[in-house]
Amino acid sequence: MARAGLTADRLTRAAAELADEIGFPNVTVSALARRFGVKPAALYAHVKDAQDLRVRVAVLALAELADRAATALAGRAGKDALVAFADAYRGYAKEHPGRYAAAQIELDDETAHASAARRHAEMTRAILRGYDLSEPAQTDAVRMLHSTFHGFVSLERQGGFSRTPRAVDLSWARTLDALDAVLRDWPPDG
Amino acid sequence: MARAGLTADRLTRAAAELADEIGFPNVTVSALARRFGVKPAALYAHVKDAQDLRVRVAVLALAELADRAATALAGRAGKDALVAFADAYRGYAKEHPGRYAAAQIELDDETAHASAARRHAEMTRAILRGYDLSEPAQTDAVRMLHSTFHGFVSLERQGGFSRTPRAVDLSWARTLDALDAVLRDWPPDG
DNA sequence: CTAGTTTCCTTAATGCTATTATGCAAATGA
DNA sequence: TCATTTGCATAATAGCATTAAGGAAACTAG
Repeated sequence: MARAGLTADRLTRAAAELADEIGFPNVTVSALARRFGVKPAALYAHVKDAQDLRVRVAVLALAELADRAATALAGRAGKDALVAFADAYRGYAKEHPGRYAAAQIELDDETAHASAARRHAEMTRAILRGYDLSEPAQTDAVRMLHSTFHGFVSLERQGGFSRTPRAVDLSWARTLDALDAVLRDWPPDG
Repeated sequence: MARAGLTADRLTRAAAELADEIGFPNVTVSALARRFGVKPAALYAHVKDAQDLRVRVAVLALAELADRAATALAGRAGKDALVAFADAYRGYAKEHPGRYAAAQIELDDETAHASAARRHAEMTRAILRGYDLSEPAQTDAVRMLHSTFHGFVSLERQGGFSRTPRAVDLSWARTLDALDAVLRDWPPDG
């Protein structure tokens, strides 16, 4: 048999593409093997098991998302930075729904530490530099921002907003306006 | 063989308990059958298939969540209502993580219409009556509220906040303060 | 209280998935 | 060119979802 030239990286990238096409939960060892024209057992020489494969896709997605966010953030501050970061986040989730879903799985501390998760936290804090918040308000604001972005994108992706005709893009813009306003006037319990 | 007395309702309730114990994705037809001491095939007389079972758990969870939110909301207005609703939402997710996860699956329009999803939308709008918002701002605000609640609860549940020592309860309180502030002064792009 | 009917669960079978052990063939390198 | 390493296939085990067919329990009628 001619060899398929499998590597962990190629499998991971193909799994990520597959996730965007058929959904992250449907990415199975068998489906990935079919895509390469090999038997499922062949994959086990390159990845430990199905969970290892999922984690690799998650780490890839986190890195890609961090890259995109970093580019969007470059040279911006204040509300510009907030909107650019948020749009990068939402844009990635829309273009790569399977990868985005992968990025949500729980990583053990070791993997998370080695992943781009830290870059995400640093970038979110970088946004807040334009708003002059000190701890612990900064941590609270980071959590709120992350919650709002993730919640909005998740609900949009699973059709949670589709029962109302109002354009989702407009609600997104108003939501970012709201976040900007509340960050400018933090603490918010006036 | 003595009969197990299976019904769709008993299966659904048991599946919900199982979801809270072992996680929603681990609720399988086989695991549920084991819990009742019957063979997996026995369940198919009461539920159509595994997906039907998942949807039933989702509908149950949505109804329970709506009940809890309605109770919390009774007799409150303004920020009191906002906080009570949000705490009910977060409390349910913490007490019933498996049910909460179930409530996030996509329902087809027919099922969603018959479910408590509408009650949720009505209650969120009821909260906003204390803030004097008219359309389309109201829809934008509903979407932002839902996004923030869901995002925060999801991230908290999967450990997304655990790498910072700041107590999550405090960040939650500040986030609700922020939402209250921005609702009082909507539109937020001043 | 017994016979017929319905209901519920079991058995049996198929097909998909994950995973491991074993073997062969291709690539590598001395 | 021969030996070694590496990569994929084959084969086997096991779990899950699902359907078809059979038997026993519960219900119903006379």
